[in-house]
Amino acid sequence: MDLLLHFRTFVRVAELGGFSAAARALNASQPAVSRQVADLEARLGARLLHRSSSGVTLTEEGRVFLDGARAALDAADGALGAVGAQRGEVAGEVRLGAPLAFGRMYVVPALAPLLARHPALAVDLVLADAFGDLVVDALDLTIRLGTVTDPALVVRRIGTARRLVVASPDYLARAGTPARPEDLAAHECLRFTQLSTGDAWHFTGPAGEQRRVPITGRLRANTSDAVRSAVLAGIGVFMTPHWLFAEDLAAGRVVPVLAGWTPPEIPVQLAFTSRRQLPPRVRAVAEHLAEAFRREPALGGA
Amino acid sequence: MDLLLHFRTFVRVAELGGFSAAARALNASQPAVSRQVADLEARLGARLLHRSSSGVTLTEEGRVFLDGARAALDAADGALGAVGAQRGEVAGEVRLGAPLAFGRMYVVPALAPLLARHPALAVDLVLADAFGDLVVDALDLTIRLGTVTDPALVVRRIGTARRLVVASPDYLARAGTPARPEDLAAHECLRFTQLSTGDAWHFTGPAGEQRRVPITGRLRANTSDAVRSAVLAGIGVFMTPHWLFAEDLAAGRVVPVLAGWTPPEIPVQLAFTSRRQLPPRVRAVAEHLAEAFRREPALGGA
DNA sequence: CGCCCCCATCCGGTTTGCGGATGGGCGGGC
DNA sequence: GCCCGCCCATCCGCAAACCGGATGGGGGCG
Repeated sequence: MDLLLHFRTFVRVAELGGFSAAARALNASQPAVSRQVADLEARLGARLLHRSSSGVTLTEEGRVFLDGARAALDAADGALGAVGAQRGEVAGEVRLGAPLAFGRMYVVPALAPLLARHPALAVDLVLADAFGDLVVDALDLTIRLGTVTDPALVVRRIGTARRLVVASPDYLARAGTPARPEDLAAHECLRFTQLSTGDAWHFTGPAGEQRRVPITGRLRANTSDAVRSAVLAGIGVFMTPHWLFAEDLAAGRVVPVLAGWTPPEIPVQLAFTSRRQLPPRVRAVAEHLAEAFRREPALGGA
Repeated sequence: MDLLLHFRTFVRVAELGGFSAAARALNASQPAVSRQVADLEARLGARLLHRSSSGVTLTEEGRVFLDGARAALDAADGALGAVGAQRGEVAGEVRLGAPLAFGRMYVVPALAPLLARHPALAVDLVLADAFGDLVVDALDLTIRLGTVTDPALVVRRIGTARRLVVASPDYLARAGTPARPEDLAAHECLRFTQLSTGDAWHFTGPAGEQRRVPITGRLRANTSDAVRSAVLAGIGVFMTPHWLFAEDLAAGRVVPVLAGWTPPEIPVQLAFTSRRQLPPRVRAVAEHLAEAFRREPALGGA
C-alpha cells in the first residue's frame, strides 16, 4: 500500500469535502479515491470521515490524522527536495495563481528568464480574477492585488500598483471631462467586481486633502480585461491600476482624468499557504517574482 | 512508486552498509532492494550511494537525503500512530532487546500484563547478551545492564541490580571459603565476558572501606546462563547480579560468599535511539517496564 | 591464484491497483 | 410532493507494476 499516495488522497478529500471533488482534482476516478480512504481507515482501525450523500466531514480522528498526514507529506516533499536544493537545483512544477490581465501582461514576461535559468522548473500558471482558495485550487502561491484578509495565508508585499482614472478621448468628448472628483457623479463609472471599490471612489487631492465621492455606473464586469474593453469602447471612466492601461496611455487610446487627484494605491502581494518550509522550487519562483517586480517601474517598487 | 517503502529501504541500506544486508533485514530479495534504491536515485536525479563490491557508502547527497527520509518516515509513523494514540490505544509491534537470562527471567513475566492490557500490541523480544547496534538490529528499545556510553542513545534508569559473590557448597567444601576479598586470589573466579569487570573485583567493606582485588580464573563465557551453570557445577566463585541466582540461593544450590563485602551495583537501563517523539507503542512498553521493575524487589527500586 | 561475496540485470509469474459500470440514498428544484 | 441529479459504495475485467529466482561481472580476502 502506497501510504503517501493514500495520505495525499485523504488530505485532498478532506480539503475539498468530497470524494468526487477530490477525484477530479487528483485526476483519478471516484472509486479509486473512495477505496484509498477506505483502506486508510481499515489500516488505522478508525473512521476518518463522516459520509453523507452530499459530501464528507472529518471525524475527530480524521482531524487528528489530517495534521499528521500533512506533516508527513511535507516531510517527504522536503526529503525529495533536499537533495536537489543541496545542489542548488530548482526542479518540479509550481502552480502559480495570478489575476487574468496582470498575469498575461507582467507575470508571463517575468517568468521567461526564470524558466531559462532553471531547465527543470515548470510553471502551471492559473489565471483567474476570482480566486477561491489556495488550498482548494492546489496553488503553491498566488499573486493578489489588494489587501488579503485570510489569516491562513502568509503574504509578502512585492510591489505597489499606482492607480488613476482613465477614459477614452471620444467618451470625454461626448460626456465632458470631470475637473474635480465631485464631477464623477454625472459620469458613467465602470467597476471591476473583484476589487471591492464599492460604490465610492477615494482620492487624495493636490494639497493632501481626502475626498470620497459616491459613483454610479451601469456596467460592472468580473475581469479587468472586460472593463478595459469597456473603457476603450468609450462606455465610461474607470479607476484602474496604471499597468492595465500602460500601453493604451502611451498610444493615446485613453487619457488620464482628474490629474492631481490620486486614488489609493493597491498593494501587490504574494500569498502562500503557511507551511513550515517552502519547497525550493516555490521559493525560487517567489524570489524571482519579487525581484522582477522590484525593477518594474509601473509597479512603483517593492 | 511507493515512496515510503523506498525511503525505508534506502535508510536500511545506508544503516547496514549494503544491499544484501538490508535485504536480509527487510525480508526482501536483494534485487528488490537494489532496484528500489536505483529508482529513488533516478527520481532524485542524484546518486545516493557509492557502490563497491564490498558494500555501499553514502554520497554527499545520500547523507542529506538520509536525514530527510528519516524525518519523513518518522512523520508518517507519527500520523499513523496519532489516531490510535488519540484514543489511548497501543498497537503495533515493538522490537525489544534484553540480555538473555535477564530477559527470560524478568522481562517475559513483566510483559504478560502489558500484552493482556493491549490486545493490539505485539512484542518481538530479541534476547542476546552481546548487543551490537540498536540501529543495526532495528530495535525500538533495549534493556542494558551496566553503563551505556554510546552518545547516540538516550537512556533511562529503571532499576539497580545488587550484586554479590556466590559459589556452590561443594566448591567451597573443596576450595575453602574466602573470608576477606584478598582471599579470592587463591580462588577460581568466573567471569562474564559482556560485563567489563576486568581482572579485578571491587568491594565496599562493612565499615565503608573500598577494596580492589585482582582475580584470576580459567573460565570466561559470554552468556550469563553459561556462567551460572559453571557456578552450579562447582567450577568457581562468581560476582553476579543477585537476580541471576535468586532461585538458586533460595534453594541452597549456591551460597553467598564474603557477606558484608558488597560489590558495586549495576544500573538497569532502558536505551532508545534518540527520536524526537517516541511512538506510543514504544512509550507504553517503556513505561510498563519501568513500572514493573520499580516493584521488583530484586532490582532494588528505580 | 581461486573462491566467495556483493551488486546489476533479465525474465516469468503474481499481485495489486485502476477505471468503467451499476446500485442505493439523500437533497434540491420544480 | 415528486422527480431528477449528485454523491458514495461495490463489483468486475484488465493492465501495469512489483517481486523473486537465476545469471553475469567485479573486487577483496585467504
